[in-house]
Amino acid sequence: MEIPKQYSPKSAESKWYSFWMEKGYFSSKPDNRTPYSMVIPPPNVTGVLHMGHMLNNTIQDVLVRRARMQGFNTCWLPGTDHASIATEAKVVNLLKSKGIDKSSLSREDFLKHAWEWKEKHGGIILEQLKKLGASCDWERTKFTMDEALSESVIKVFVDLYYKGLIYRGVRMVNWDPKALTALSDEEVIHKELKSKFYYLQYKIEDSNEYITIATTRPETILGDTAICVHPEDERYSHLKGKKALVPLINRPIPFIFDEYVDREFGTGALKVTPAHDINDYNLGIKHNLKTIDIFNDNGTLNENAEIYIGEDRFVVREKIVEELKNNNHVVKIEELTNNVGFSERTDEIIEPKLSLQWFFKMEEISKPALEVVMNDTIKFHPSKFKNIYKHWMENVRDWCISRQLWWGQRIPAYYLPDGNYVVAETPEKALAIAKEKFNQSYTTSDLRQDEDVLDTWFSSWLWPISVFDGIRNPDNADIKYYYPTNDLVTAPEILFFWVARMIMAGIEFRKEIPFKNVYLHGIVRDKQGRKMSKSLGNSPDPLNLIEQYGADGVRVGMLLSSPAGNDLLFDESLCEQGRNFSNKIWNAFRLTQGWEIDNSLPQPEESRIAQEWFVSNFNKSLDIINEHFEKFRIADALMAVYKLIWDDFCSWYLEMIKPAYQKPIDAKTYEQTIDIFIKLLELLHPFMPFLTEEIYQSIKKENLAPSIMIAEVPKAGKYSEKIIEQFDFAKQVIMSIRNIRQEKNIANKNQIELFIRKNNQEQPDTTFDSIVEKLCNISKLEYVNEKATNSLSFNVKTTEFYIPISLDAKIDISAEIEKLEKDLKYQQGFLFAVEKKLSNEKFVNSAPKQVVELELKKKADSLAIIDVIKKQIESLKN
RNA sequence: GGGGCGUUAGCUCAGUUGGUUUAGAGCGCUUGCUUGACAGGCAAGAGGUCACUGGUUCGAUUCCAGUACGUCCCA
Repeated sequence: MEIPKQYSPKSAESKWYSFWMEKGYFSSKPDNRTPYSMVIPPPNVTGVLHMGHMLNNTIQDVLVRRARMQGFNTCWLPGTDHASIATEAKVVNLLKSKGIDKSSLSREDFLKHAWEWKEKHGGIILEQLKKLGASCDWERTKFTMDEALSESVIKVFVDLYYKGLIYRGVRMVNWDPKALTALSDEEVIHKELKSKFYYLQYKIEDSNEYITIATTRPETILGDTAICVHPEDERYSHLKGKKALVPLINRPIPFIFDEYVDREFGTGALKVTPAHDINDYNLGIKHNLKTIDIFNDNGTLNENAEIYIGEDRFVVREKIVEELKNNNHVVKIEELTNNVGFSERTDEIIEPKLSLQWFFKMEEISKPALEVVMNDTIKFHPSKFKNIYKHWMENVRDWCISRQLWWGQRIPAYYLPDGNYVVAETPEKALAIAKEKFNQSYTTSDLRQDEDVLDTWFSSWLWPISVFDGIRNPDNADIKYYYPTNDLVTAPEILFFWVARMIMAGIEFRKEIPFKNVYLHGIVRDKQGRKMSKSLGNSPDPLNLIEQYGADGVRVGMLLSSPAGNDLLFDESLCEQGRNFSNKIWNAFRLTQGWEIDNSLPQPEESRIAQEWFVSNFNKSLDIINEHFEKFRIADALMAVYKLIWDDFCSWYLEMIKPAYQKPIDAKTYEQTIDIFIKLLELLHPFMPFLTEEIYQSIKKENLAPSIMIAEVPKAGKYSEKIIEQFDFAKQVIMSIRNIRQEKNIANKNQIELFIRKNNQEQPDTTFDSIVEKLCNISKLEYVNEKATNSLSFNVKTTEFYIPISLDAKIDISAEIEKLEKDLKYQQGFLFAVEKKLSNEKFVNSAPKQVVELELKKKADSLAIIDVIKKQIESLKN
């Protein structure tokens, strides 16, 4: 017997992953089977595997492997997205370290570097996923900037433009002065900051009066174009028609009156800087104010500011406060906690900035996307996210899709010398349109393409379609077969800017939803509930975890405590639990492999019953597990399998059928046990692919599939509820005996006798007697009519059990009585509650018949048990 | 400030459309075990007025309202 005591995952994992790859089990081609398809949420091409990916991809792999074993033609399509901001930042930094400045490069040269970087470092994450066991169809790996996908993006842009859904407009955008690009609202992270609230006084023109305003951004006073007060605020009503002078530069600005102002906040007077605050911008439009933009793109001040030209906004803040102080403009400075927006990518403080951007109208396109979720055409798991989705979709704002970057799909808008522009898929088409529409004499050199690229999400939103080339070739075999996909597994964080938009794209471009189920899992946090992050250093390295606990162990660890939609507080001990589970199964395998099989032996009674019970129990569990899967309760499904294997199979079944030490096992029991084992492995395979394959391949049996991953998942069969109930009774008997052995210090190797007394004219049910005898090491089991003397006793329901002890030992009668009285008290309390219900006429009259009957049965059972206990106490007292 | 979600055992969570023996699991904890597959193990055990207050109902952990606390999103 050379099977080691401990399962070592390392060699098994690489061996079986390459085996699966060689056999091509992961790849899929359209055929006449029903498809099961799923697209990976494309990780960032710059990314490395983190715990969030582990969770996300483990869940997907479980779903895919199960679907494959159910006989579907499964395609799990992997890939990465180009992540314009993150990747461009990475390449810029890399070049900087080599002494090359981005601004010194042409667009083409820069992109050459970027592609070089991508080819070299991009997609590491996909290699890492293989370590996890991910059964992706790697031959179909896609990247959002592949030619086909880029062309799709451009095609869609042009299409939407001509449908009137894309427009160019001046808007207040979230400007990242470091990355020099606009960000979407979703890329801005708001953090609470301790700031200062400056009370500044402005002189009223042609008067000695002053008005005090409060601001957190004193440097922006240089862009002020009005002061706003509440129309009913009597403190300021006399200022109507007057002007205030901006401190230091003495620019006169009007007073405006608007209910927008909160009279209680600050001084009730608000400086209005339309170019640098979204609310002020709206006020500016309403009151027809001038807009003075005082910032350059990099956050320094420009000529419009009149002073501090060329200096950084935060340096200016310090300086201007000093100067204002010196000129007696500062009344006071308070502490204030406010929310400040930061760039998700660069952590730079966002500057609200007016700029010319491309926008995508959301109002119409979002309506059907809301509807299909609300009416469950697309199901969210858990469904609570429907509310959040609804709220967002009903308040959706236009999507700013341009980014001031080079890495990405360049906007297909071509400007003409006269300021007009045309939108077209290629410069040639653009020229043709320009000629026809504006001037026949235009040539290619008159066209200047927009410098900006499209938001990465404008690629990702097409992902379930574009990976099958369904935009360019809407009738190709792949898209027709695989679309719509079945399930999408992702995090609620990107519900809006990815999931919602994919739904919109699906309906807009395929007239069909992109997926049927959306499984939303939580964020992986550390034990203290903090988000895992590089800066905190609280994230374990997933590959390291796999090294330590095995991929199967880590997968189980991730899944065990991650019910859908809840954040998971990750703890390495979960992986340890997963590893221990691997080992448990491994040792069960070891046990079966150690047996010598004797073909001449008949099957013992206890093995026959054990097998009968287990098959019923298995089928019942299978029903439960299937239901968990249907409802996407993956953690519950795993736990049910875990208990079925560990508790029911290892702790009960194997103990029941195990031959005595160095005794052979009969062939029938052996065969049945191996069959059960194989079914359990098949059931477990989606969760623990490597271990199950390793054992499956080691089992010597004819007609097994060449790999467990293409075996058929067990189908639920009929089961007998009766034998399960009979076992539950026997289980209570066995556990009670074990308890008594432990309490009374009776070693397991010492045989005992067991006398059983039935009450209430019940007939003995001897089905599990042989098993009780075996598991409790009983020398004699006998049904009796009288209570046995000098015995330890316990009850299961109304049946009394007696274990005689040797004459010289003494029974502690008072302890026995005490134990019985405790039981009695519980039963009486229970009975009281039942009787209370039954004595309520309204209950008896209005509750459903079965409920009342159940209560009556409860009462009868309880009375019978109480009767037995009372008699026992009496006889002990005598 | 507006909205979403949540509060069940020491911890993390189930509780299937209000009745299933006065609530379940995993981990942790306590006690005892060289029990010839497994100490990464075996066995037994303790542990909860289901956040609080009202309401609906014959009956509420489950439905409704309010309060408190936590958490997330938006402004």
